[in-house]
Amino acid sequence: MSEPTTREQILDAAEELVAEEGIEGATLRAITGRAGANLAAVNYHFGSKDGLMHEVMLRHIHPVNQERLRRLEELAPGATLEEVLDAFLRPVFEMVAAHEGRWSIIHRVMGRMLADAERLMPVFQEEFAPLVERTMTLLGRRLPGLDPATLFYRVNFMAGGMIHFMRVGHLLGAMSGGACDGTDRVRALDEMIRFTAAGLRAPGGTS
Amino acid sequence: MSEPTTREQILDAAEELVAEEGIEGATLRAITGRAGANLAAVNYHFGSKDGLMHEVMLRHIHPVNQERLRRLEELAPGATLEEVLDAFLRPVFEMVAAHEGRWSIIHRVMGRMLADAERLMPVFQEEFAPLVERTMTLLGRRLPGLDPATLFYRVNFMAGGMIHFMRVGHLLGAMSGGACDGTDRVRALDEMIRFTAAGLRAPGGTS
DNA sequence: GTCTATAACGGGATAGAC
DNA sequence: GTCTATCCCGTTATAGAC
Repeated sequence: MSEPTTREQILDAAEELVAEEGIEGATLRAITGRAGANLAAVNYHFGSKDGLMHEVMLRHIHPVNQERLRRLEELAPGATLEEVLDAFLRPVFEMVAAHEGRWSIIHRVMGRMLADAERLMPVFQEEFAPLVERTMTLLGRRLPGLDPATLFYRVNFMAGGMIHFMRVGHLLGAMSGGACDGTDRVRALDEMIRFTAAGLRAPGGTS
Repeated sequence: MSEPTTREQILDAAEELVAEEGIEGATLRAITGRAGANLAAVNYHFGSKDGLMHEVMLRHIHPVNQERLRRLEELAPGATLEEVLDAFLRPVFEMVAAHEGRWSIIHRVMGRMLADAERLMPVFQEEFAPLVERTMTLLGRRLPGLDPATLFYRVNFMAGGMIHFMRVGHLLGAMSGGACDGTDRVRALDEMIRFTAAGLRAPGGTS
């Protein structure tokens, strides 16, 4: 076991402080203080506070995406459309359910990331592109004759629905006046698979 | 015509600077400088920079939501599900198409707003709740027997898909390797209505 | 109540010496 | 890689003019 590097100590301290105080409360001075590093070290290693938060987020998102890819690869050739969607969606819901504290980090940081589009493409390329491509292929096989562009739109709508639910799902109870329980992740996953599967199966515009 | 108030001048200057430089570039010192107002006036009138950006956003979102409500009210009783979705979605797409610069303001500020949930509920209540309630009613009539909670989930998925598309739609071309043109708003609206209508028509979990 | 003027504080970012 | 010094930013507080 080698000594933890300054970079790693900063990442650990940042994660703890974000969990404890939120992103705003996790100041660079507090993070570097806890990590025993110099204030400027954050800029040296991560470019900016946003860059640091970006890395903190990836440390959590990466294993989830690995699990999603693993489940997609393990699907039987005859798996249904719903089973593909389950493999794509369930690991996210499970992670949220199992690590509520952790998730609050991710959705806070992800909110920041989505807020500026320039930062989005690199993350998409390095972290989501293989997952999306594999999902597109598996879905396309189960939707013969569907225009690939149409499928891409629809996968985007699906992803948007999921991301938005992860962000505001906990407010659904208040928004619906109690008609809907956003914290019931089992129900939500079931609803999302049903809704999305039907949307994906809609006939294409020219077919 | 009365003189523009300091409050209005600050709003106008903020909007211009956000469009020119982005939110980060639009510093309070630059905004108040252009508006001919004092730095502390922002805090006096809007509470904070976030409060100011919030107002800037509402000035653009409000008329769009009014138009959506107007179209929903003007629908014939026999209007189809697709026509309801069109009334709900099209004004957003039209606004984006007509005022690309303006939209960049909205999506920048909205990204910030969605990033922290505490600020979301008041905005939802004052600006979106009537629209969502009216839409829910009109959709529910065309989906007899569907559990209201299920409908609420589905409307949330639809809204998420739309919001996400508005944010990252312009990157769809790059993300899809050219298979999909995210700037073709006409196509996108058509795709979204088709996808969402099919998802909404999916049978409920218990029916 | 509306607004200006000014100062102070903690925050992120950066340049340059080491 | 590390550290210091410095800069501009948002925020807050104060006093006072209109």
